[in-house]
Amino acid sequence: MNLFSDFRDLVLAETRAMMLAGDLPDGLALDAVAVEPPRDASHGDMATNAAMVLAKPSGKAPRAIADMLARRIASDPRIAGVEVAGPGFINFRLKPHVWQSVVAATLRDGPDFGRATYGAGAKVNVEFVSANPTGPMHVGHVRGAVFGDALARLLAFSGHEVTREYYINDGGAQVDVLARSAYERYREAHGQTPNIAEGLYPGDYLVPVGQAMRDRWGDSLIDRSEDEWLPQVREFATGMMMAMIRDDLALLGVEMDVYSSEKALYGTGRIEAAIDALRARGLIYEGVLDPPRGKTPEDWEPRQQTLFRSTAHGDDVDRPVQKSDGAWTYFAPDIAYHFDKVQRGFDQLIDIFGADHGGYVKRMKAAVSALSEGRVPLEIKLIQLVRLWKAGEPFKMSKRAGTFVTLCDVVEQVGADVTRFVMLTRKNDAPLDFDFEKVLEQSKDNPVFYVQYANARINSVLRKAKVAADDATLAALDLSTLDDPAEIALMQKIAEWPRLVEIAARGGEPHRVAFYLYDLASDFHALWNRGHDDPSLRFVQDDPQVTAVKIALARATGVAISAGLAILGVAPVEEMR
RNA sequence: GCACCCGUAGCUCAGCUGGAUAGAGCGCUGCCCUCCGAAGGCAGAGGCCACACGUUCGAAUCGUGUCGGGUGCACCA
Repeated sequence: MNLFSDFRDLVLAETRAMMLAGDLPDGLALDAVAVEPPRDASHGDMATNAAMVLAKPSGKAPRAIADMLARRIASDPRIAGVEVAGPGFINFRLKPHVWQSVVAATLRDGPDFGRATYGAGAKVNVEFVSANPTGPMHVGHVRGAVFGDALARLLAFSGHEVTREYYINDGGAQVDVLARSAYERYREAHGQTPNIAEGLYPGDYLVPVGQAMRDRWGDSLIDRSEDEWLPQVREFATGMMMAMIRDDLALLGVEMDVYSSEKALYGTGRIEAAIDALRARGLIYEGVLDPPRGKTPEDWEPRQQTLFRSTAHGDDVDRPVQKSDGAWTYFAPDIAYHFDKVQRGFDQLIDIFGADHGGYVKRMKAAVSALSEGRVPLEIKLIQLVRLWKAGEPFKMSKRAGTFVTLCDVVEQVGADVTRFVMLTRKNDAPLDFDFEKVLEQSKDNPVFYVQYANARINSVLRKAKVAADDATLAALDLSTLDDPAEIALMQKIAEWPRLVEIAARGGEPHRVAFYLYDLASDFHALWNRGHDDPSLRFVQDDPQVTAVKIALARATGVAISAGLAILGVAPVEEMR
């Protein structure tokens, strides 16, 4: 249930009734009518802007519309009072039983509390991580992985059919470098001195790869020329890297539905087909690009290349799809890959990139726009950098100094749940500070702790209360004694959850869930502390009947917390230690 | 030089399709533990929402420009 949309329905119904009655002209557009919690709680429980947005199209004064609409709304049995304020806001207050019914509904819905259907089964593809298969995932990948996964959960929870997808960049020169690096480790496994030249990957994560190669091939690749071993070693090593990456993702609780390979596009004609599709639309031509203005590279020389007229779809300059020697650029298979996603029938594509790929956004959107003829929207979320800190000091990553932080290191040090929550406490386009010590701090400065602490208190109360009733039984109780302002405030916050899910999902903004949970925990802690001064507000009472009613509210809060944490992919804790 | 992101309290940041007196945490001041976990809570001080024009009944939110910070800018992926 979503109370705000319920009452918006009421406002719309009464507005239509006014049209029928001739109090308003027919056919007014009602899309802009909103019912929201007012900024200032003293204005009431809900507010609507209906009179103001209808004033102009109807040619009537906002206050006049508001007065009439307010009278109609006031007759609804759920409403305790209505007033018109300011330029034409209609504020209304709800009877306590409305909020109490939220508790019951929450308990009945359980983990599905707040689940929405507005996605209407739309097929959405979320592509994220897509780290090069040349080594273990490092901390820079973590935020994108967590964000993508949380976004996928959020979209699924709001009624979309979500596919999580990873694009493996196994087609470029970097996997040749990987193969050469692994080959040196293979020689090392045979007792030879590895020659890890400049430009090769020095990381010792390749040592086991060399050993596995020895187990696989014995010494049959020793002293062979590179073109004899490169293809098979490349495949072997990327396979092992991908296995490692899957393990890393699993540590974070991230599971992909589909892994797509760049290499698999080559030699199948699919890249050619994608480019041909663009050519058929007149978007491919042979030409020479101008040098970038203001900052011409030293070695600039004009080159004849095959170009994509991405400017026809919003890009700043046209982009090469073939190098001057005729080989594909990286962009070409990426076009083919996105073409493939379009052909698989997705209604919407979402790509999650690191902020350093910002320059790639327009051309990718142009390609999808051209290939789908504008039918399939591609949204690209750029993930800003994570700034690492340790005890208040900036923490610089350096491969040479051995302070290179892998995903595995992070999860080992602070745990997957804390990592996930903290990574989601900022919107994707703002940089994020991650302090290895602060995120483990047990204080309200630390949102993870603060939210988990609320859940732990709820569980503590449930243990102490010894109410043996399940949620369905609690939901059926007469909850009318839950009428203290602190209790109402908590119930109101719970009631906001379904609305928040929709807002967060529409904006692709999982961080809103993290902030909501913090606010919810705050209302719970406030009520808890009110119990110091007013024993009647404690959850555990002498009378088991009274206790059961209080417990219903505590449980409902727990349900909401769990639902929110589930979007973030974080497990609620039963007890703090 | 161009493109994208950002600029809100001393610090770190929220702010939903434009709405009423702009919010939270930290820090600062003062209160609350014989009481379900004080690992908390309550109250106070602290703002020309970078700046300037514009759109309108109404702008932190939309548009244009300026300033400041970050990122990326031909055959690398």
